[in-house]
Amino acid sequence: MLMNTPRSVNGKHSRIYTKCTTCPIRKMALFQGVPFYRLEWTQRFRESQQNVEARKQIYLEQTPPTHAYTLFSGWVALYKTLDNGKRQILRIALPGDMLGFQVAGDGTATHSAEALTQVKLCTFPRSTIPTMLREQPEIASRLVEMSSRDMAICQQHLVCTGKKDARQRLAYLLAETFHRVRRQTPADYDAETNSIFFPITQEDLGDTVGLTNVHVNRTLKQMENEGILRCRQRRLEILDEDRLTEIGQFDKNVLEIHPLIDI
Amino acid sequence: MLMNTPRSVNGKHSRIYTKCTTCPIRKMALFQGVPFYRLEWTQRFRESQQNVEARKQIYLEQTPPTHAYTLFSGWVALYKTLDNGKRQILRIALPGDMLGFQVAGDGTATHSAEALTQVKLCTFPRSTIPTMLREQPEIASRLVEMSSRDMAICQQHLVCTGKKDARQRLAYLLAETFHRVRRQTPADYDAETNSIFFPITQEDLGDTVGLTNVHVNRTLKQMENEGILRCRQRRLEILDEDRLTEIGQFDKNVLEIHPLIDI
DNA sequence: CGACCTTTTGATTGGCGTCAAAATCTGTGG
DNA sequence: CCACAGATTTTGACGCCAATCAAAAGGTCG
Repeated sequence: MLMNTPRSVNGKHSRIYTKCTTCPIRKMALFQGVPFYRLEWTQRFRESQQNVEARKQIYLEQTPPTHAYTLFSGWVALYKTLDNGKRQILRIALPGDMLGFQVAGDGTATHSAEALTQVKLCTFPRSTIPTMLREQPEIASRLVEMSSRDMAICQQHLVCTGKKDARQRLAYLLAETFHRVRRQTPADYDAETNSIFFPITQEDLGDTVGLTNVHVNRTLKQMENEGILRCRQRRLEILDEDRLTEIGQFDKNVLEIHPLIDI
Repeated sequence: MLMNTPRSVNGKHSRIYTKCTTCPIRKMALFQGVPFYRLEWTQRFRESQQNVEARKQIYLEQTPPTHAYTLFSGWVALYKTLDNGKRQILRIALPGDMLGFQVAGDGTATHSAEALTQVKLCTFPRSTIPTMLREQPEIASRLVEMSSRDMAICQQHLVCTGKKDARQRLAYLLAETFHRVRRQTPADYDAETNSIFFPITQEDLGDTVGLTNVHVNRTLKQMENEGILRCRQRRLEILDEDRLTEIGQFDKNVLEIHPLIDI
């Protein structure tokens, strides 16, 4: 179920972030951006809570996932690996997000999931999903709503990698992530310095927006020199949010969930 | 509702494909790849059927769509426009696909839709969606299933633009589109020559995979010279399907719908 | 302290974009 | 039915953004 396999791309990822995040239980109570009812329903079917260490795999593409998850605390990267060993991160899951729902036609996972930090997951068997949907129609609607939001994120990233240059892509990703963290895990946001907990390497950033770690570094440095942001030591500080939003053409509205039904 | 606005990027699109496709009514009866029940349920709420000429807009991003659609015949491009005037095609909708379900938090469309050919749409008011979901729980499940498939397509394209070179991206897109057409509109597939009706310009291909039309042309030419495919005059002929599949790392399994529930 | 990541910087290369123009195709109007 | 206008495809020359290769510097954990 829970893999201890290190990331298959290369063997450089064994670090554990021990002093990572605050107490996940307390953080649960702090979810302000994410309406609590969206998390609540998953718990009635949940099997157990599970801890995963940083840089461990939660599930792997090509294998049938037996469980689905709600992320309670920590960051998770959902990614696909290519033949040439490169990987593309599809989505960075934050607390409150769901994972493990999506499978291919043959029931295997379409992507892998790796814990970027120490992580707490709410686990429930995939076999209970049909029951949940049958017994609680609202659950289906919420599932549709949330997957619609995830779809919107995916599409925005497609636009980024397809049509934007390095600077714009990173600006977008940082603005988006900043916004999501501020909403979903306010404990990780410091209003004083307008900064967030940001436990992601520049290589991971590159794997998200389709750049190499080298070019990510150069581009970040440039924006730092321009006084737009500061990104070091697991913290992202936004000094000029308007500028960042403009460069990345970030629109927080597309991340909002529209009540009732989308596709 | 139905815009006659030409595509806003440039004014070069006014062509109408009069001799396009076969009779849409007959094609409906030929849907073999798309289980008929997936189309059937939409009809009980449908308002009317609607024809749209090639290169006309069906709905525009930033405006609230009043209707959702099922595509009966023809091809539709769903795309987003950037500030600099470039556009990214998010998805090429084929007969049997749904459009107009996805909206942002404020109820406006997150993307625009343009008819690539003459198109027939099944129209129904978005206001009926909640009713449909309430009265028929299976509809919600199917909606989830189909949007999951669309999500998978979007993710594959993200991987393409993020991590693959021009040759691989195009190989993937062509393999995917070929597969979808053969399944969903068998009337447009000619087993004799292993070719499909392919009413999309090289510029549109570029807007889909994140390349310029010039580079699309060069790359296609190269693959033609290698005897992998032939792409001209609104027809795509695959001469070496194995090779194309391998280059693009195309996996038809991810396009399959998994019954019950995905994300 | 020492091993291993991660970040940072430099030099070089190459894939793809840009600009431009010719060739070909397609639908329309005379 | 032909001719023209506009769109699309094709080809060439050139430039640049980002990849690649390489290595040093800085962080972090055992």
